[in-house]
Amino acid sequence: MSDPAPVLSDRYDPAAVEARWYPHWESRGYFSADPKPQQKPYSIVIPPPNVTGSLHMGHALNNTLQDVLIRMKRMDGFNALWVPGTDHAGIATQVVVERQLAAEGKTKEDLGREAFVERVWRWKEESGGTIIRQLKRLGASCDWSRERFTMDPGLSRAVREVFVRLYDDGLIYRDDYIVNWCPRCQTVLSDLEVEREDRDAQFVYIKYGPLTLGTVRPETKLGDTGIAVHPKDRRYAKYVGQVLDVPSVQGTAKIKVVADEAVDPDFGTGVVKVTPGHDPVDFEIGKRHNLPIKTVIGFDGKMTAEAGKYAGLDRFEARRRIVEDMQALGLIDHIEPYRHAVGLCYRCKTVVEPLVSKQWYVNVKPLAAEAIKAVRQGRIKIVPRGWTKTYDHWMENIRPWCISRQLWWGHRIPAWYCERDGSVHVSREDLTACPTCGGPVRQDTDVLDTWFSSGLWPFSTLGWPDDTPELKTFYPTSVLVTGFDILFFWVARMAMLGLRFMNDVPFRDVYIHALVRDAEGQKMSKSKGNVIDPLVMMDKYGTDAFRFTLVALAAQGRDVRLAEERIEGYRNFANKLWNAARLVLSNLDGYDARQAAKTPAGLADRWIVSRLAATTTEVRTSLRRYRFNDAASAVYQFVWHEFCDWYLEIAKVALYRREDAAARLRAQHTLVTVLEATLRLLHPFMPFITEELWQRLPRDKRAPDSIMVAAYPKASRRQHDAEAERDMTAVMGVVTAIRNIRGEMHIAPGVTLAVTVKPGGEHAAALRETARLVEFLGRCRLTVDPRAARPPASALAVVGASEIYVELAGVVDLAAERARLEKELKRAADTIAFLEAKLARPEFVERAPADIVEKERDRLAEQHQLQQKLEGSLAWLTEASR
RNA sequence: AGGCUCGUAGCUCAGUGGGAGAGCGCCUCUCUGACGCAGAGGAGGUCGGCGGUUCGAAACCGCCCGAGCCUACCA
Repeated sequence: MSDPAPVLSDRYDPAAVEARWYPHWESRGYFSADPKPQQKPYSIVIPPPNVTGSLHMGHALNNTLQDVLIRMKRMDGFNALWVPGTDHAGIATQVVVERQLAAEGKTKEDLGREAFVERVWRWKEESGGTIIRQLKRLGASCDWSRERFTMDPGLSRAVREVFVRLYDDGLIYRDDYIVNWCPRCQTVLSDLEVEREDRDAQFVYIKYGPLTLGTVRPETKLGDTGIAVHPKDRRYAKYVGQVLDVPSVQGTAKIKVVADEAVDPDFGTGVVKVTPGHDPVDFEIGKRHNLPIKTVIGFDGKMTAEAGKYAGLDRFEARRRIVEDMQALGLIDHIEPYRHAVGLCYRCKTVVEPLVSKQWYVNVKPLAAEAIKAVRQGRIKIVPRGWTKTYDHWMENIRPWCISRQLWWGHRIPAWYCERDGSVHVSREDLTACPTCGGPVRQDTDVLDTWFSSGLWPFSTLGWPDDTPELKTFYPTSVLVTGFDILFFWVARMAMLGLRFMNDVPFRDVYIHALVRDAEGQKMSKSKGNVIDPLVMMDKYGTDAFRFTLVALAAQGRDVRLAEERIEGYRNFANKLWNAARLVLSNLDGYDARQAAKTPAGLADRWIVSRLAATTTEVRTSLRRYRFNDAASAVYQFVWHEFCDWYLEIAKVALYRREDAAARLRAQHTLVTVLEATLRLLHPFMPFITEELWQRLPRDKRAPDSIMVAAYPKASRRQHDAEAERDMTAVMGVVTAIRNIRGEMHIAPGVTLAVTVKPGGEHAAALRETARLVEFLGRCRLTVDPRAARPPASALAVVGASEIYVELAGVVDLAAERARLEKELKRAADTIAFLEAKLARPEFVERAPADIVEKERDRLAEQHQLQQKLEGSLAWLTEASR
């Protein structure tokens, strides 16, 4: 065991504590889990962060929630495995290294492919540890001995295996198709990688021979190979099938008119130019009508030789020039301002150019069908439920997945082309010669979409394609915790590929959490300058406070709005816990656990034990339902407002009065046992401070070496004590009433009041037992007497059936008491009026459930009683002040 | 265009059919022997609007207003 600091300071200092415990846990091997058939497994795979990235708020939230779950389950006796790792993040990483090269005045082509890839690996080695260190800083209890990287040899083997099998099954194919091309990144993008943004543009109405049509992309006019109208559009029916002579900037072109359902007759003029080479819709129309493809914009975003005199011009410059030229020729009817969605590269925000090229695709339709079924049958449970709809909708409308990328960093596509006979060979092993003719081969130059490898993550990290004990034990994983932004990119792909290759779902639950935003609800981004750096927050307020904040704000279906004041609030909470423990620890002299256990438990002891049991149940239930914020607030409420506000204050009475040794022992015992269990309950949320304090508490010799491997609290029925809860509620009510009178009457806290309680029925015993407590907590001398008469010049409070008289003679003027009573009386009268009106309506009495009606009647009776007592008091006061 | 989510105390948010809640902030008091990163007390809300279902609606349904997100080939 590491040595805790010798003395507890009066403020919790997170830095020293955090530095101490993580290495301890790690060196003891508490994070690692091995397949053990006799123990129930619980497993999570981490959503792998970008290997060269650093921790942001999204990671912090995501990993805190996972750590809460895995720590709780580990303590609860499960064989808990959390597999960590990182993702090679194709484009993102390549772009970073390209930028580094640019700073040196070089390009990746200068280096050549091999040297460039080597350079990326070097950068990965250099910066790859950052995010891992940061996760450790956060307290993440991952099994680091199982850390994986998507380009590890084992995972790369899984990638090839999947590729080959899908290819053999005819689900991977190569096709000429129109794709999203980023002219800056020089690669194709999947549909998901294209972002939409509304932009202002010109809607140019061009004369096409006898027709006029509108377009936002006049530069693609040079690639037009058709004109389309709706088949039912009477206005243009006569042109369908004709070949029109269309005068244009490059002389007159012959263009065929076709009829196609894709045309909306109500939009613009109802006539559309068809450019199959540069528009996805036009591409489909072209296919249906056998229109030729004419490519006038190249992969570099510049006009091609096909564009004649515009060749070499940037596509946007060409647009301006062509409009000018057409205007000069009188070919433009008019121009309207227009706002429409433009496709942008998700990485560099360059306007995506639709282009026709040959790419690799996965036909995911049949895989999606299985993935839909798995959710529908409940084999995968999505939490919160609402996301199921989004998942279904996307899966049902899924399109072929373009998986080739024109990058150098990633898994190279395992396909070889024979230079002699042109045959294509997909292979698990690298090929050096054509398997059919023995001729020379060259490998496809493209790499795979990064999500192709991360889609295998839940089983590739556990050793697939080998049949490992890890897979047998930990697959399917128990839960996947992730943000909704990668539901399609990642979750959906894992579901499809897991079902295909493991014949089982990759995870039983998917918990989808929200995005972290700033206090104004804005998405955090560097350009807005509103990012809150998790590392700065951890330094400033402590990791535990930071984690607790994230958990407390993680309500289902809500964005997490993070304001620094919240973290500060939970920093105070950590400090509160620290000081509570300080109080307990500094009053343990003479404590003997075995002796103490024999002393009788008082009302307050039974009460706090009962409350702890209720809190334990609530935390467990909330975590099971992924209601993280409910779990956090239950434990917060208990620690601060029950344990600290009440029990600690009560315990002081016994602690400081040494003459009653048994009472003191009992208080010590309750303090130690309740605090100890509370620390365990809190540990998954606040791992560091709980360990530090737990280590200092006296405990059994057989107890484990660390709180993180101690048992998670379970509430037993024995601990639940309804009677104690009821009686303590009455006692606390009396104390609060006395304090309330003191506050409202502005009586100095130092003044000891004379108080008489006339207890109502069942509270008499409890109030007598706790009389000394009430005196201490209410700063008063207390008389409990069922036949008490009201003392002269006293204030009255009513708690349930009990009456409380606070003597005011010489302490306060009676007018203030009259004002206070009148306020109370009005409140009672309002409630009575409301309840009487409710009970007066026959519909309510007849149709509402009997117990509800009963409850309202009881309430009314209670209020009537209160009213009577208050009125009596007021009359008495008037009499007394004469 | 379609879909989804959200409008509750000054701020951030819990609360899915029976007495309007929490944290922070605010006001008053307290230099009490765990903690001023504290303690005690208090003020503050026609639950976005309108209509409907119901004995009963912050909650369920419809419409409207406002904020946001996702999906989409209206050139």
